[in-house]
Amino acid sequence: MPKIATWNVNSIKARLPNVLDWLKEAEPDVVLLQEIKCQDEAFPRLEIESLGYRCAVHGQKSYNGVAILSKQPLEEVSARLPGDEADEHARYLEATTFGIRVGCLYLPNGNPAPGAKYDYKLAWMERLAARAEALLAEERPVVLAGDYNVIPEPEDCHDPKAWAADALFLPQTRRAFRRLLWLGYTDAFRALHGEPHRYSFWDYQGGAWQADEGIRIDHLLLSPQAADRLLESGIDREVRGREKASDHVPVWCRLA
DNA sequence: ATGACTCGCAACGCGAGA
Repeated sequence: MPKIATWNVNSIKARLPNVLDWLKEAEPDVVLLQEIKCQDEAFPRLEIESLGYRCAVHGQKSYNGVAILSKQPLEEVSARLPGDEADEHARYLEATTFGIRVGCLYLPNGNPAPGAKYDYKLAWMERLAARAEALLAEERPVVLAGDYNVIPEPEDCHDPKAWAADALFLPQTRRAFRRLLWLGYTDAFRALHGEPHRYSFWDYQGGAWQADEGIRIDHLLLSPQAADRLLESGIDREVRGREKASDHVPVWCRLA
């Protein structure tokens, strides 16, 4: 019954004590990390391996960077999202573990919109949809999880009007996210939790955490073969209140 | 309200994040 989590840590170096504490408490079997913000050789492999995890790392200096941790071997490890050979951002990493194909993704923010950054976001989402569709054809359990930088619905934020013109909430962004759902993927958190205003990110600024003014932008999307096995899901909200917290918290699911 | 974030980098402020 593997527990699979995703967490944008906003620098693995700055977050290492928090990450190690949470790994010990939450005991996830598979962890997808985003924004590690370091090159492969700087990843704190030894500290994480000492807790029983294997690591696959696709790093980049200063920005982006993704990694997959697993208590079982990581096979068929593959970095980069197909569809644009010129894209140098380290935002995508896939591996097979626990018999599940997992994709760890850090979807571009896209602000300001409109503009080149928003165009990049939408193009990236097109590439992700193509990859997601190709994975469905394999008819095996797939978990595509990470920081999607998409607020799927108005109830996934505190004040929809404040987000109306933002790249995370524009109609085109939400349409591109819904396309993944229409392909046949299931939002693991939303499938089991109907309640509004459950967030995975709170800005560092303006007392957003204290006021609970957050957004839900970190998601685990499950292929039908994975969704059939969905037992529980959750958001480890309390992690946000800790010393030197990331602005994102872990989101997780457990599969039978 | 003389306030109001946190990273990495190589600054000795800036860009990026969301």
